[in-house]
Amino acid sequence: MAGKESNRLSTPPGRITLHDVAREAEVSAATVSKVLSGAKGAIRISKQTRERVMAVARRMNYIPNASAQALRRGSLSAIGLYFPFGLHPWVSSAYSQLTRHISILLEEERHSLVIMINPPPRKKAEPARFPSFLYNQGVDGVICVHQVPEALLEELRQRKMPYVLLNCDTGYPENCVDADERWVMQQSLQYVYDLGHRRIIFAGRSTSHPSYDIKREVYVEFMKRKGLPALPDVYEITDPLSDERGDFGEKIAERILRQAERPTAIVAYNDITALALIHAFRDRGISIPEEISIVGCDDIHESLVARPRLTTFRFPADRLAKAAVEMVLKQVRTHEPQKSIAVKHEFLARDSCVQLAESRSHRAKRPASAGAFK
Amino acid sequence: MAGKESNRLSTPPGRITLHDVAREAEVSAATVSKVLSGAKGAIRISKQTRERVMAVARRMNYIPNASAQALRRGSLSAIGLYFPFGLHPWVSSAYSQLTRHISILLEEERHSLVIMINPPPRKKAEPARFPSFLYNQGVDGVICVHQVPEALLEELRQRKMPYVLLNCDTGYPENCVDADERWVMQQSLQYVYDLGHRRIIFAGRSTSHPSYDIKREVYVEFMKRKGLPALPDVYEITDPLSDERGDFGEKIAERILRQAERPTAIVAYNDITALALIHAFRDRGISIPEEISIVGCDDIHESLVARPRLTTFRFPADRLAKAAVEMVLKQVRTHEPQKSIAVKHEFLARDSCVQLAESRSHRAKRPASAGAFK
DNA sequence: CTGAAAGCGCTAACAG
DNA sequence: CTGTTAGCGCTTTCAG
Repeated sequence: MAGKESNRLSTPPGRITLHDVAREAEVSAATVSKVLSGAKGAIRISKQTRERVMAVARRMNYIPNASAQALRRGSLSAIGLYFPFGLHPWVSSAYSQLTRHISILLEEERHSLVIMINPPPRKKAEPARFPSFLYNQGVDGVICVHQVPEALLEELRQRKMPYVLLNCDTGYPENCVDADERWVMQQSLQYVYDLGHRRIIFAGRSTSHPSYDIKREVYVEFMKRKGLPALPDVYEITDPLSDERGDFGEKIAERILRQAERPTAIVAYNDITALALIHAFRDRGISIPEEISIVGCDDIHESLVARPRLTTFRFPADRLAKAAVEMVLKQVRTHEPQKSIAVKHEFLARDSCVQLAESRSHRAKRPASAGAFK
Repeated sequence: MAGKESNRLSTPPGRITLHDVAREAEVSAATVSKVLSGAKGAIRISKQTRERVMAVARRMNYIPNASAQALRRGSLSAIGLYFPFGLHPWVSSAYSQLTRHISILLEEERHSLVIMINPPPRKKAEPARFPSFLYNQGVDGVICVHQVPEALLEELRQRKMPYVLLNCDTGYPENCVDADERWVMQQSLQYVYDLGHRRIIFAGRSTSHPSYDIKREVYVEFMKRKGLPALPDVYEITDPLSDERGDFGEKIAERILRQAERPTAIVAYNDITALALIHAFRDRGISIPEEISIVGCDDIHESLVARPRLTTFRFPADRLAKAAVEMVLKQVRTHEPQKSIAVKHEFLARDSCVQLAESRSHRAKRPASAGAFK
């Protein structure tokens, strides 16, 4: 109705362009361009005109048009960050840290960050829909987080789109940046082993993420190497429904307690599992860490708030982000695949593990008669 | 070295353009354009050529160049999502949900989502740096989350950039989408009141977010209205260091226990506070909910895993996202400010609150002699 | 040191 | 129904 809009969709009418600045500063558009975005050393513009142009541009509140620049330069200076659709809420903390770091690093490289969360399938059996960037060339490269459908990877490769797989644990030798899951699991096991624990169990929900299988594998290897039993019946619990009821901690705890001999140490798949187990054991009158030591992984915020404060490993979001950003930008520049990188967690010794003292292990063999209660 | 690169920065050499498709399909570029992106009803292209063009485009793996489209159309079809720099980790869960919903909704509107996390100040006293979108016109509108610097708001307005303030609780009558903090606080208080509780306390870290003050205010009003004491000394604890030590729960718990008369119900500022308090009380031998009922807010994942399961309110990320996306797109279309909207949380009755029974309130007045211990 | 000119890839009048 | 034409705003030779 009350519109003096032109046929252009929604461009604000009085947008200032390069030419407006040029006219005002009484130079040509080319000069303005050189002043404003010419390579630092290579521009041959007199100090005098440069300063005049800059002053005028600032005064007129000039903002270059990103699309025009991108069209001309052949590069958008934008990187996509791809997330699969159905991420578990408890990984979101790690991934928002990752996103924050990536965003800040890209900003420093004068790139923007386009978030692409895979849309949910509209109907069952519909071929997976991918984010539309694939269909309109809107980014220079993509960082794919957590898990990436084979079909998408196929597309990326076919389109020669630079990409990095971040925390996907695929094991591919190229273009991957991962936390070193083998290392962190190995460290966790060695830590409780050195504390004197021998009945050690690996506990967690099985997830569809490869890190779960990697950790399980390291656990089995470790126990075999030390000549200890691997307690194979306990370490895998899969029940999506219990997520909604919030009782998967109880489920795992019960399966652990059903063992003939109770373990003295638990290496949990992640902090959420560890915390849920601490709650569940406490409800059952089992004190942590006195009776069972627990190690978590990733250091979510609650791990510091819970009691006992959870011994765990810090998720190296900062270094993962740095490596991923460098890798994708390198690829954008060179169009050559990059060698995969693994980044180590950082150990945080807190209160959920104790030395397995001689006295305690003896006491455990005595009949339960020391206490005041039945 | 081994480069047959042109002077363009990083454009993949053999990119397929509209003209390639046109040549191959033996039509003009305009026709291809109309077929591929013409408004559904308004295109006058014979079914025959349309199908031929589409087939060729698919076969050649044609992807339109987003920058060229944007330049021509005058709109990038991108929305920015702005986050301030120093967000507390525990809000990140709520905000990653928000981001996920916003991303999916925008995808449906064929818009992309550019994330802009304010970079940290490089030096003290440096004038705030804002994300570069402001300086290159890279988005059609911005959704600002949590908190927005006055100077940025100024810029946005001056540049006539459509914007929405999401969960900033500024109280502005226009362009805001917020959770209804007054409502959720009122509901929490009324809930424990109806359960018979009279000694009710509001506990939380004070934060720089306005929602804290809003909640405190509602608390004071509520207590005054009911003729109850507002326990003013307890509800505000500020100590950034205790975040790092993870002991702010203990701090608040101790201040609560220092009261002459212990409260029977706590309305916590958020779930993290509530959970930290539950842990701290338990360490001090106070059972929850039997001795103290607690209500949280926002329903983070751990609230369901902790014991007792926390009674709380679900953060309405989905509806907030929907409202914000609609509001910003409406503004992009009309360039007219929109009326602010408040969205309600959803109550989740779980196990952390109990009816204050007559018997219990009597027992509390008797000398502590019923138990078996000192 | 500065300006004229060409054109990135696409879309939307307009003419046929 | 289809093609021709004219730019969107910017950068980059290339001449002067």
